[in-house]
Amino acid sequence: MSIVLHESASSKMKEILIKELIQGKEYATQLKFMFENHVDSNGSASVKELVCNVLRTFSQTISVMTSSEACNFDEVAQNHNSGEDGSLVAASCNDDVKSEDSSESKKRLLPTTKDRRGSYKRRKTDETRTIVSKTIGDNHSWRKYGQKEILNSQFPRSYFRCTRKHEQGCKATKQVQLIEENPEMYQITYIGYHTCKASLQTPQMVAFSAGTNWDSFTVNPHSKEVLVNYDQQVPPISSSERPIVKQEYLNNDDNTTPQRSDLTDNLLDEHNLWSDFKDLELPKPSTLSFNNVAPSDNNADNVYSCTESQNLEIDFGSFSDFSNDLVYFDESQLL
DNA sequence: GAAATTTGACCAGA
DNA sequence: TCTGGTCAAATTTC
Repeated sequence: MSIVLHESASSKMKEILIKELIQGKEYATQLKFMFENHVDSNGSASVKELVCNVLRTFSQTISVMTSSEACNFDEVAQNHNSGEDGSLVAASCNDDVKSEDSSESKKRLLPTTKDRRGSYKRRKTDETRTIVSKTIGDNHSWRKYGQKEILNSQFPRSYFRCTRKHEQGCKATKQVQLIEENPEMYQITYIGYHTCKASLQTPQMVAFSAGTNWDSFTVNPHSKEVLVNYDQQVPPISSSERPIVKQEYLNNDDNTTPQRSDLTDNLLDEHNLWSDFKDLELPKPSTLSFNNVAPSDNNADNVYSCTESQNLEIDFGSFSDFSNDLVYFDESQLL
């Protein structure tokens, strides 16, 4: 894995990163001391706080380093300067996927009269992550429930919910919209996490890390946006396919073959698993890793990172070895 | 006929 | 007041 800072990265930026790492080390040292001496947290930072600080420090530093393309170092530097606690970017230490309001279930109890239509609460606190992809397919089955013209946007936005929303109460939704600047790409925003049973299956994890060709994969730690660029093996979506999804992608429940036989789509599904990766509720931390299989010939753009890196790293453990190009994904821990 | 999609209506939040 | 997210009746597809 190559992690290369942009050439224009200022020495100030490096200094900030170093400070951040040093701070993380200090937090870890405090933790070690507390564990070794069985120190209670009264009067000082709690264990949880320290753990959060450590995780935040490392994940933010890693995020910045791995997003050399998407990240504006000057902006980061400014954020750092203006940050109250001196951290790179204010990161949530809440273990929250804040519980979604119960408006949906409430609505179900209400009489289904016309006046109740549109009665809902906006999702303000749900975890969201945005990817940019050439396809909208992923490993979940979605049902479209709406489409809207968006102000100042050339393309409408489509709304999807998990098909298991009603049978299993799954709250996952996603929004899909073509990008104006690049109408071959979809911006897909996932909101909430799959709680349905099928989402716990991870049959294609290995393929994700071992066989896919990636051109670049960057993450902007501020916008939580992941940019996925596929290599030339994936043909662009024809314009006739663009206007919104008209079929529901069936999940490969019961280990059956995915309904879509198109190899391209299958490849893309592997890519998009990434976005749903962290939907999985893992029983224990796992070693997360990625394989840069694309020939990294001339540049340092082959950078892999995570959606919401600060959370993902918490969920999946840490990278075992950043010095190697190959890092292995221990799938067994997920099953 | 069942399931999926479309589309206008409705409402909460900014 | 406007915009965006959701609902649900109508329509389309299988």
